[in-house]
Amino acid sequence: MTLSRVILGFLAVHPMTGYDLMRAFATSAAYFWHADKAQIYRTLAKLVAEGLAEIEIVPGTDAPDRVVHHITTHGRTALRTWLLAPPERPAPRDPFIARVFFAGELEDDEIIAMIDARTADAEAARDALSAVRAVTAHPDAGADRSSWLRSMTLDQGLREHEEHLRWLGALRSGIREGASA
Amino acid sequence: MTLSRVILGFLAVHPMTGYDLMRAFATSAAYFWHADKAQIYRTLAKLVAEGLAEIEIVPGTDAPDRVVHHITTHGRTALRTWLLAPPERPAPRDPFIARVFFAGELEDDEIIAMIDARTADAEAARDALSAVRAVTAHPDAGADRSSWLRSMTLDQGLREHEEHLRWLGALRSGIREGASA
DNA sequence: ATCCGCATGTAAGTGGTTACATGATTCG
DNA sequence: CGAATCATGTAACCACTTACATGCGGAT
Repeated sequence: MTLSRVILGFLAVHPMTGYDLMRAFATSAAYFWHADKAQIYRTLAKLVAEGLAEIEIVPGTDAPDRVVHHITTHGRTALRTWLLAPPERPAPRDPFIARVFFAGELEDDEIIAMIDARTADAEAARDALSAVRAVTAHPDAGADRSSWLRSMTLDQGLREHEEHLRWLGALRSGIREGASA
Repeated sequence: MTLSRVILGFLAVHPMTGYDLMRAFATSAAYFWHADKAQIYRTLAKLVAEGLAEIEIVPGTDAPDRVVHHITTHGRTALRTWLLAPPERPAPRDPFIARVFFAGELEDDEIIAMIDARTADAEAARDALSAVRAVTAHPDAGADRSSWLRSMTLDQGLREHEEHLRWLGALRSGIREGASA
């Protein structure tokens, strides 16, 4: 459901091919939604079948044909309905936290290694977001609301990573102190 | 994969029935992993088929029979292997953030309503965790590491909710200020 | 009597991942 | 000449959700 609406959201801005959407998910949407290309093509076909999008074949002169998808009026209505629907929080599912929960039997250095790997991971993710943040404009809510909202979603990802890193730090010191005590 | 290992983690502490696991997921595991009962029964059957768990039928005297699952030696090895495996971060998928990303066309009060609903949701989740935190002991890392680790995972959930609420506050004021400007 | 908790599962459907498959163009 | 990018998709599989199905015992 959400995937189809996110795709409609992108199509509402620009008509796009499956490939264009792949790039959109790999860049602008990467920090709040992930989608595989098999899923994207499957979902585009479904949107067309439901009348929420229409295709236009743009013949490639010296490249393969592009199947450009346009949002329909029905599609815009469906998008708005989804935006106003009651929010659902996704069920938490984080394998790392699950590991920590059951890590009691591991040696200290095994747990530390686990924490360090996760820390490197979270730092990389945070740095990737910071880099995007650095190159994009930082508008205020009054001027261009759409881009302000998009920049706020980026902020959310950054804050989440920073908080997670702080927690990982506390976890690591706890193990170190427990070991020395 | 993770679900089967989390189940093994629980079975490593106590032998359990599918129903016991349902309750474990609804309480102690609720803030880091969600599992439906259909999934639990299916996964238990798979663990038995793989030789990682064994069943013992405890006839119910005045209640239905209990199918108690015990972890095997193989099961303990598999659990340890999973604990030491390289961590994978779950792909981000949060419908609410996706909605904010595309919310530019909504009216101010529609966005505010959306934020307020999410805030109520996050506050409820935070309060539920605080309540658990209040009743459980708060051991230090040196004394009982297993329970300290479990309390740290709870902390992580709490911190995440608090940070999210701070961000929702910033988002709300941004909209309000933009509207008045 | 009816609902809640205990206790077990199956069936059908949706959403997501991985691997397979093809072919042109552009850059080093 | 080989690798990367553009561009399209299919097939099979795994994970998760929702609805269906049954039956006992205790409380209101």
